Amino acid sequence: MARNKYPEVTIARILDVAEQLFLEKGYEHTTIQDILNALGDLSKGAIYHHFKSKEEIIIAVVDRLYVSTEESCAEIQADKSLNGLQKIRKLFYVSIGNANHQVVFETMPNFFENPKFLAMQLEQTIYELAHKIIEPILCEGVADGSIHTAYPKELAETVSLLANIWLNPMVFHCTKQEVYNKCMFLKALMKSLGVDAFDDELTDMVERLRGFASHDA
Amino acid sequence: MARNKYPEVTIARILDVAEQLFLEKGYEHTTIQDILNALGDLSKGAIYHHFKSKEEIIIAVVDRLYVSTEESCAEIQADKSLNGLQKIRKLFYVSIGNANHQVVFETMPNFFENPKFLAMQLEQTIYELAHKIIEPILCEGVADGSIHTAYPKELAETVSLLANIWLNPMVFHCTKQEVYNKCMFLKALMKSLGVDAFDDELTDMVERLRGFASHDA
DNA sequence: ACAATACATACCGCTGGACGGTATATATAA
DNA sequence: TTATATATACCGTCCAGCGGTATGTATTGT
Repeated sequence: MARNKYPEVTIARILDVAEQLFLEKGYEHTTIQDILNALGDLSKGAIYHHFKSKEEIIIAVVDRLYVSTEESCAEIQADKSLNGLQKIRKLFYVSIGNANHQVVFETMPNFFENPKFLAMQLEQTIYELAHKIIEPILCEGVADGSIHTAYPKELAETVSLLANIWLNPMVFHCTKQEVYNKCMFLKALMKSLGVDAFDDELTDMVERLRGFASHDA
Repeated sequence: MARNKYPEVTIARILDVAEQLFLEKGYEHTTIQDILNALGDLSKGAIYHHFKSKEEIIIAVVDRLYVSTEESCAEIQADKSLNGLQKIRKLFYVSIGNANHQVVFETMPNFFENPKFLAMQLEQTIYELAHKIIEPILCEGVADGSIHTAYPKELAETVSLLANIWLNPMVFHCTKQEVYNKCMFLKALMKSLGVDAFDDELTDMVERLRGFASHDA
């Protein structure tokens, strides 16, 4: 094989394979050769034609992983029929829903053995999610009266950190019961900080994930 | 030079040099050769006699970094003259105090370029600090009536995460004003979650770090 | 036609780590 | 005390494998 008419396909294949290997073995313990072997029919030159470095590959992988999330976030943010609080609710709804039928999360034994991924996730959480998505929504909620806080920035960072890292089973493994407890704690925390995000619908969903149906205290 | 009578000295030298280099250039970008050069008079074999791998060096470095912290934590935990809430206060006092005359923190440009360190810090925060130190203290506080929460475990993890990672200038660079805002937010958060940790003394200290003196709302 | 692209191949400097050897310290016994 | 045995603290060297590069070649678009 020499030249391909559709290089995007090749790029996508490289990213697919790299993603799987990075998640399986960790970024540090995955070699370029591993990627080549898994691809089967490509050469080193091919990879280094499309990516300047190994680091650039993981950046592309992570970017791709977050594209769908960012899109749905942007969609919610732009929805003019919702006030600030309702947007936060919807974000939680999507987020908690996703978290539990995560496909990847079975393949990865421990995120702490993949420090690069963890660091990038943490960075994204604060500088992309918190500052660019959550904080504006919180400010909107303060303006429209649906949310009450004197610290929108700090609250945005805290909520993002808790929801995206602490509650993330890929980072901190936990049982259904533990996830449930975390959610209930988060519900109380949010409410006491002026964001009544967990309405009945969202609470019901959390209960259902736990395996129960009703919503008692 | 052949055999040294006091190998602890050699080990300490290796860890000193490694710590500085890891913090300066990051774990991944520090080579064994860098460590050897900085030491000047040791060989690769010497290092691999004391440590099985490069990874084992950083583990030892981090362990050593946390020894003093753990000791002071254990001391506070064992102090029978304090109730649960008072112990939490004291921990905050020490923690926030330390955070600001951190020597290392100037040398390190960005913790995100040192993913290994970051991951280890995060792991320590949850599994050592939160579970082994904070949670027992919170439970103690609940028992003696000085703290009110239905979720000691989740609260412990959250507080530890916020204080040790989010508030840590080595992880998230911020101005004095931003640190101040974070502290004030944390004060409100803790209080609304049943832990009135920031008394006047602690609040004063935070104000002082900001460069102010009085304690107004 | 020919320039640009998409690869393949061969190679490089360096890395973490393995290994065999040696000098010194320490415990034991004579 | 001294002799012996063994454990420890290092040194010097070597190597497979790593990320990355330079260059060659086939295919495509214009």
